[in-house]
Amino acid sequence: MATRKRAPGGSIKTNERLRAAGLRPTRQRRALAELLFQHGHRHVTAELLHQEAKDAGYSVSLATVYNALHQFTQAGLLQQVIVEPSHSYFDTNVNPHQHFYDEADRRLTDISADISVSGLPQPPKGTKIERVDVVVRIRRA
Amino acid sequence: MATRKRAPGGSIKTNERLRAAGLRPTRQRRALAELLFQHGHRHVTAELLHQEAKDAGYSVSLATVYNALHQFTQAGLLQQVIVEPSHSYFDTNVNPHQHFYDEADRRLTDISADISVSGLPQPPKGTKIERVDVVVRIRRA
DNA sequence: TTGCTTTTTAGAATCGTTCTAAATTTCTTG
DNA sequence: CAAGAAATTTAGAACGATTCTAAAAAGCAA
Repeated sequence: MATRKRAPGGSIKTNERLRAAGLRPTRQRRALAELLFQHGHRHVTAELLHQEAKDAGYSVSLATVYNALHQFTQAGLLQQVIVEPSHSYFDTNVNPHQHFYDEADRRLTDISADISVSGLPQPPKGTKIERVDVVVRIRRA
Repeated sequence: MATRKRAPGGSIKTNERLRAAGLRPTRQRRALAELLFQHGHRHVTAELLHQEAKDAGYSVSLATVYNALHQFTQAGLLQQVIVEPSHSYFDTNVNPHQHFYDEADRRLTDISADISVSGLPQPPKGTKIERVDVVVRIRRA
């Protein structure tokens, strides 16, 4: 066979995307990237992504899922969203935006509206603002 | 001895405050309340408060510190602030306000300025907004 | 291919937090 | 003040998410 076999679901675009981010396109990174970026914006936990990979027939260890999520985040492909002290969400939408969070069913949703935060004071001397996180906590009415 | 001995540092005000919150003023709750509320607004973790109690000569188990922090929170004496996936902060300032958070030294500071968030959309059908959390992440410039 | 480097992996370890069941304390009521 | 009931505290085990380890596997350049 002359051509290299491509992992199921693997696309050239995914490979390039990984390369562009400075990450070797390994089989498991490709699989995870496909799951993450193929279907619009998503919010995942490590556990969830790991399960999805399994269900899709990819074999990826949980440790690798954690590694990949952090590498993707550092590469700017993902953003971490902090809404619970107990575990982490990763968001494929890396543009500045805000979230609704429902504590009851642990669901995170992007807010599409244009929120503006005004009246921000100067940050403490010697520091600069890195990011402004806005989480709108909601509950069943 | 006719009068009941009061725990060191224990004040009548603390007793009443606990009673008003529907909590029995036990020795350990009194000790923790004194540490928390005696010196202006504070941000503590369970671990930190536990250590402080030890240092102050009170003997309070870590489990009790956790219990008390949650009870105080439910009673409206404290507010939980979520800025890290790894652990929880509790804030003695229960008025609506926002925070600076420095990830490098894990320091949380109240923002005293009057921040306003505008452009909030309707929450998803069947839900209502419970709280809007604003965390301004800062780092050494 | 060969060799060198990066990545993956299973499983152990860690960390903050919660749980458990027994001992202690508090708060009645007599 | 004593006795009993209920709430609280406690040490230590258990837990769940995450990180670490060190050995095996895969990727890549020549």
